[in-house]
Order: sequence, then C-alpha cells, then structure tokens
Amino acid sequence: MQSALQQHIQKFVSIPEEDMSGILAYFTPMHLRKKENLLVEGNVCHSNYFVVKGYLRMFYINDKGDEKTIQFALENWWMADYDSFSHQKPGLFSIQAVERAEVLALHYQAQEKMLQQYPLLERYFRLMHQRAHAASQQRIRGQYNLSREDQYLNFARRYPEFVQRVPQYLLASFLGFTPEYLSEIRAKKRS
Amino acid sequence: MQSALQQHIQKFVSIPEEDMSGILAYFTPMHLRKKENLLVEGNVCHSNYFVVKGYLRMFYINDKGDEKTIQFALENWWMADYDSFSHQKPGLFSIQAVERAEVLALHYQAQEKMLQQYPLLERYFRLMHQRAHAASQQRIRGQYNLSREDQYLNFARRYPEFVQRVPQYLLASFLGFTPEYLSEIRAKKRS
DNA sequence: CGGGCCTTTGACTGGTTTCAACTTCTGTGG
DNA sequence: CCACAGAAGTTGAAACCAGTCAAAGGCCCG
Repeated sequence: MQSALQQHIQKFVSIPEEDMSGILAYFTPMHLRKKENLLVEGNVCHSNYFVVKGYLRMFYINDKGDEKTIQFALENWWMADYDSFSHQKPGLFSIQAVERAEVLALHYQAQEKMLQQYPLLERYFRLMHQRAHAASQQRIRGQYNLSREDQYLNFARRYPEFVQRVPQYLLASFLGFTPEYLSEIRAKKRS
Repeated sequence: MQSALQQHIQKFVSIPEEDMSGILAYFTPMHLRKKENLLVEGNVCHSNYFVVKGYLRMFYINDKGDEKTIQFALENWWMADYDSFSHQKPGLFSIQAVERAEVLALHYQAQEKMLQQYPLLERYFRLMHQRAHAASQQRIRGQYNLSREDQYLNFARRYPEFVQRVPQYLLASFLGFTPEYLSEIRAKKRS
C-alpha cells in the first residue's frame, strides 16, 4: 500500500513511480501523543508537516495568557509557521497535536535539497500554497461578512463531522470568540 | 532599463538574462484609470496581476450593499482571486485600481505555458504564494489579538505612508470597521 | 468514587455599529 | 476662477453584539 502523501502528490503532479521512494526518504515519520507539541512559540519552525492521521492546531498565547487557535490541519493538509519557516527565524506560533496523530516532517534543508533533486515538486508546493492562499481569501471574506453567530452556523454546516470531533473551547477559540458565547449560540439554536 | 517585474523575479530565482524577454512576452501591460475594474464579482478571474505602479484593491459587496475591501496590492505585489483563478470558475471578488495604475496581466493559459517553458518560475511563484500564506497567518493573528482600535494604530505605525495615500473609508473597510468609528479613533488619538 | 476540566447559565459592561445631521474637501462645468 | 454638487470625513445619541466574571452542573478518566 502506498503512503497517503504519495497519493496526495500524484493528485497534483505526475511523478515517475521510481522517484517516489527517493522523495519519501526526505521525510521523517512521527507519532504524536495527544497534546504533544511540534513547535513552541519563540522557536524556529524547522519543519513543514504533512498530516497523515489525526489533526494539528496552530495557536499562540495572548497577553491575558489564553491560547488562541488560528488554524487546524486535518488529514492531507500541510502545516507550518511559514513566516518562521521561510526565513528560519523565531516565530510567533505553536503547533500541537490535538488528538494522537501521525505526521511526516520535512525539515527545511531536506525540503530545499529535495526540491533541487526533484524540481517537479516545486509545482506541487506552489499549488499547495496557492490553494492555502485561496482559502485565506475566502476565510477573511467570511470573517468580514458574517456575525460571529453566523460564522459558527456556517462552519457547523460545512464541517459537521469536525464540529463533533473537536472540543468546543478549541472551536470557539478558532472562530474567534469565547466558549461562553459559543455555548449561548448552541442553546439558542436548540430551542 | 529593465522592468520592475524582471527585477522582482531575479530577487527570488536566477533566470538566465536571455530568457527574460521570452518570459515578459507572456504578459500584457495594462494602464488603468482611477476606479477602473480588472475583475467583477461573479466572473472568472482570468489573470494574475503584477502591480507595477499605483495600487489595487480586492473587495466584495455584502448583503447590505456596501463594499468590503479585503486586500490591497501595492507596487511589486501580485493579486488575483485565487479560488476563481485556480479553478477558472466564477468568483466572489472584484478587483479595482484605486488610483491610476499600471499592471502586468498574466492570463491563466499564458501562465501555464510559461511555467512549462520555464519551470524555474514554478519556484518563483511557490515563493510568492508561500510569502502570501505567511502574511495571512500573521494577519489572522493580528485580528484575533487586537481590538479594532489597536489594529488601526498598529497598521498606521507600520505603513504610515500608505495611511496617507489611501482614502479613510477604504482603510476602515479593510480594517473591518466603519468609517465613523475610524474617525472617532483618529479624534481620540489627536487629543 | 472523586477531582478537574469542560460546558452551561446569568448579570453586568463596554467596544463598536447604526443612523442622522452637519461640515469639509474635491473636482467639474459654466 | 468661482460656484456648486457630490463625495468624504466628523460628531453625537441610542442600540446591540459579544466579552468578562462568577458560580453551578456535567462528564471523563484515573
């Protein structure tokens, strides 16, 4: 059976079958326990992570000391603090496995080498970032357009399984409001 | 004198000098009047735009009928509705020149051809999107962390010349609040 | 079975929006 | 070059969305 990553890459670019093992060799598989950290705020983001199983979240800690989750990465998504990763300088985000998870880590230098050896992958990563860029534009649009309440309702309609899977306080943090308010919205919806 | 685009590309990848004219041939230079549209909501975003002079904004019109600006593109930035552009399907954004502007338009098919002919440019665009992705992460962080008032003060500190250049109602729309409130903030700051 | 974390509920507060009226600026035509 | 109309910016009052704080209830896991 071929890896999830391999399948994913083939969806976007056509890599000769025989190159695949060479490519996969650049990655380090990691098993993470619940709440295990991949990156801690203030450190350099050395790797770009591909999620095979479970899911990750990216967050930071604000002045008041509470965690704000700004992004999740589900199966088949990439995650990194790209400001930190791109310049290999200390960053402002932490990355953590919410549930027990499996990821493939691609170290910065490994990525550079890999891209030299297999330039076709530049296209793959270009498409990944372009897609993320598109997603950001849509997300920002949603944030401007909808009240917090509608953002939740929208999100719940679009990702019903995920809403079940994620703890409410994380979801609230991701949607940009307090757990108390989320609770209120849910109560209103029930009635 | 070499074009702004050429200089910009050379900052990120090393393209042989003799390839440059071939590359530039894929672009269509455009002169835009103030408030001229490059893209209207509901249409397919056929081109990716590089700003040579002046600046663009991307916006949409909400239920109440007012325009929400979600992004600006200054000199040396790229702009497109990437969800629409990537899939060549109708999109949710309009793009407009705020001032009189010059841009280089890269048509979707032209871009694909160009990337086939000069695969090194995949890297260039990968870096552009990665950078935009990084910027989105930072921007979202700012939106979670700061009150609207602080977002303005922050922005004004970081881009003082731009705050002068852009009309206030656009800036308010971009920062996600009403022109009236921006006015109030500025009044408070003066006193 | 117990402790701690998560969720719910309610009262109070304040940042931000809305609406409407007024002032200032800008550009265009006479 | 002035006049004027429309656009952009300001001000203030009322309403509301959402945050904060505190306390109680539910539930998972050791």
